[in-house]
Amino acid sequence: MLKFHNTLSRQIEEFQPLEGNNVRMYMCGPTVWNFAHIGNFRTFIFGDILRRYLKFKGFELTHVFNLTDIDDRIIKEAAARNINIDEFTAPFITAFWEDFDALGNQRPDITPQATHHIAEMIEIIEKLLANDHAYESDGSIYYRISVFPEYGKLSKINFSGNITGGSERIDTDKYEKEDARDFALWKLVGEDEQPGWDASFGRGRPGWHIECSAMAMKYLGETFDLHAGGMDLQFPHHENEIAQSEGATGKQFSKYWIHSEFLKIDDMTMSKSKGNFFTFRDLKEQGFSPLAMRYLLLSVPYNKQLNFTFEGLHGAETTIERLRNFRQLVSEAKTGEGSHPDVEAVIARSLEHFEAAMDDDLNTASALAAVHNLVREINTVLAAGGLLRDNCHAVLNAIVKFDSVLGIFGEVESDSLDAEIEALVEERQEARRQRNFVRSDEIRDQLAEKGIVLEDTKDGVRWKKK
RNA sequence: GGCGGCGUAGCCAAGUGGUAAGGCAGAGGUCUGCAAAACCUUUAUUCAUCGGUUCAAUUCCGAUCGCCGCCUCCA
Repeated sequence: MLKFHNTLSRQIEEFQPLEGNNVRMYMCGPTVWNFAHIGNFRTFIFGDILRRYLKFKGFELTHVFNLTDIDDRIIKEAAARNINIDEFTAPFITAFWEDFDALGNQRPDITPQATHHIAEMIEIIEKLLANDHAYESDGSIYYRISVFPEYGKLSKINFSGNITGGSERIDTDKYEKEDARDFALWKLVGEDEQPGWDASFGRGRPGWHIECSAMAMKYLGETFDLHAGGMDLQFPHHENEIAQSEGATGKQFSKYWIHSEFLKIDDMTMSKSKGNFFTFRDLKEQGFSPLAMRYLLLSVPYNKQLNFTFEGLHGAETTIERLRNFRQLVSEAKTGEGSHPDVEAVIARSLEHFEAAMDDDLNTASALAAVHNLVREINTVLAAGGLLRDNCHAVLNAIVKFDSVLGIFGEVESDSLDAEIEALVEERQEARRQRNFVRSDEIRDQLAEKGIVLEDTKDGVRWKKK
């Protein structure tokens, strides 16, 4: 039974789709104003795990993942370069998907961009204006929080307790708002100013929050199952999405909300303002493999802060190597016919442990323990030469199952398993041959003194006594 | 000030009211024969501190200390 922590209720809840076996899920993607850093990717990998596990559980999934390709930073950077925002964001969008793919993520089903959905946003704003949930002030349109009493139900935020009491936001805002909490749906833009779009309520550009409401409802309907994103989006972004969407439709927006925790570096939040961030590209240039990064980022459950260290990344590198070797050893094993019930039991136990861990609010740390336990126990059987043919197949099938959720063994498709494994074995053997050459001349010299000569062959090293 | 989270071996980290998963690093070992590589074994009488509840607490309650986050653009 699959259970998630639902931010709305702050409780672990059994997951039950709204409609039969179909799951509709929305996740907030990146703002494409720069290369995404690994903190961003922690969240996106979490989204990928969520996606894969829902499929693992047999749900039919529609997964929407947006790209925010318009916001103040983008406009500013584009203006500074004297290009339009599409020209500015295009290379970052390309780069984002390259990184996303390299980290072993499956592409979501629909990946809308904000600037392609302006009409849908305008439509929602018109509805909000019509039913009094929004108002115009100095040409911009604001959301009227006072008519949405449920405001705050997601983040449980208490406005009276704010440090500033909101006064800072009023003072720094050049527009007149009825209430300090009210937020912009549509920002006034001058006639010849770019980017801007014409709407019945005036020329302007969308506020940040309206984008996600528009794209989510367009592709998933007014009510859908699951909305995911990073912790930091809980307030105000997600709170505002709820206000806009439910204010416009009068229906519940998303049934479940899931938020992933931050990645820290040296116990500090990784952020661009602190300058302590690494992009995927930074780490790749340092020689770390994407798979190791993926492993590290998913090895801590999504709802716990993860402290990034290079020691951890090196460890992850070693670990995924061990997993790869394991698969190779199993697929190469010279086996007798048949199946050993004890081994069957080991595999069954591991699969059971894995699924129970993932069912329990996607506890990837515990799920990985299930994988490692299988590896260790089967390795022991292998070392004793006792792995029978049917057991080999069962182990390989278990790996495919694990990997359909985790994606850390590398790409394997179950229907083309044999070919994949064959290719992989070939590749691994080649790598092993390369490594088996004795590199140290010093050792060769020492051995030569003892009358031993080493000879490199295509299978590794042979030795001869003179 | 309001709200929330965390503190488990050198490091990362799971977990439960009945006495501690897993990974990395370290140590030992196996593979005829140096080094690699691979594999195996091993590593916390103890879960920040102090009280309380209980037959029994790392797990529940309270206090203390330390760390982090949100409340402002941020995955």
